[in-house]
Amino acid sequence: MEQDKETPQSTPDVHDEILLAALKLFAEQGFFNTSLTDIAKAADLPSTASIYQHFTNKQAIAVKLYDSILDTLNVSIDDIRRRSPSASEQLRGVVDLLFKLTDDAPNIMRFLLILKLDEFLPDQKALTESPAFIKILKIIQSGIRAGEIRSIDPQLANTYFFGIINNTLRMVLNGVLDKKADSYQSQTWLMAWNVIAKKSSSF
Amino acid sequence: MEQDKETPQSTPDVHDEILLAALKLFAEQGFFNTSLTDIAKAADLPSTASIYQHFTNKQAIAVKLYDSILDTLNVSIDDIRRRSPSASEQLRGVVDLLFKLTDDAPNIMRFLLILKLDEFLPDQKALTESPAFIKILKIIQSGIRAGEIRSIDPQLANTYFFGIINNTLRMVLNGVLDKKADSYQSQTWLMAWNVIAKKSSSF
DNA sequence: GTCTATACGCCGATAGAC
DNA sequence: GTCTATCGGCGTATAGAC
Repeated sequence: MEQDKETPQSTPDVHDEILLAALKLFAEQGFFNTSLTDIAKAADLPSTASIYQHFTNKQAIAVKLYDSILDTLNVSIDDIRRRSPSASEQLRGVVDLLFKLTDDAPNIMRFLLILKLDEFLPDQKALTESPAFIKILKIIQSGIRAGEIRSIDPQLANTYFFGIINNTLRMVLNGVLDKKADSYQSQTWLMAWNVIAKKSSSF
Repeated sequence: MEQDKETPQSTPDVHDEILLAALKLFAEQGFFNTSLTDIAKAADLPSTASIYQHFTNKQAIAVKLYDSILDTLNVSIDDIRRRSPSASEQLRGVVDLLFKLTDDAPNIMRFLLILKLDEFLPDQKALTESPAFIKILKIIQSGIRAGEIRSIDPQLANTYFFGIINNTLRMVLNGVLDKKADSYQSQTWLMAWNVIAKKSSSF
């Protein structure tokens, strides 16, 4: 935490190389199938010892990844909420973001949607308790109050809506759906939104 | 395979005790957090050596679990297809089954829905390639041909429908939805069906 | 065929040379 | 502060007594 903050881009930042390599390997093979040796190799380090200059242990790498991803997500969601007035537009913004991430940074989405996080991060708060996810629930609640979304348990609306969205992205990530996420976006958004919208936007 | 088949209930079947203990532990803690020592303890065996009289290694336990579960599922689905004529009734039967399993055998559903199977069963065929899941896709295809289900990519209809169903069950299994699966069933069925049905069954 | 006792490898983690 | 070389432990798997 007290390392030099004044050379942000001069060093290619070994710290970040490790995180990037770990993200890739965790996403592709899982946490337990990835050894520190694998990470060191992928990050072009001579040995595992170098890793310990940046992280206290293997778990700490995963924790840092988890926190960074949730942080970024949280910031993006703040942004979306600021930009758009209605719940439908805000949800639409979130969906936009998730589909973009699936095409542009699939390993981040694999980390979020496919990995069983509590298996290797037992002390971390669950996804559903993170600020980002709480804010999404709040969007849904405000949509219900505003009459945009039907009056059902917000948690259930959330489950239905992201059941469709996330499952679609999962199928893209594992190749069962074989086109880019982008090509399914508009149709999937419509389906998911109509499930929770008060008046079906028809089609 | 050539062990005595004539005493099916006289022995409490150590084989099955091991499978049951392993299912529970895998579902609760994950495959990699479960040691053979854990399984031996949970199955009331004196040590890990006893396990090797029934399974060649730890993976083989998981493979056997996977196969049994998919086999049972496959048989149940054959049954459902035989009983009901229409795609909607058949899908309804499948949903019935999944909700019942979630309440009555949550560890089986955790195994199917929550565990990242390919992380510890890399040589097994994916869920989506199993007979049971292929049959579900066939139900959807026949529903499209019969005009019950809208004309979209069957794989996509499948993704949407079970996105809602499975995510609801996941939320029940992890406690985010705090009632029994049963209490969400009729509403969830309606939501999922309306997403793929040709004419909205209204409400 | 049942269990004790143990071997062995892998991997996370560190000591210590430079 | 960087890397080589190594430790220690856990967990899978087995040898061999009974």
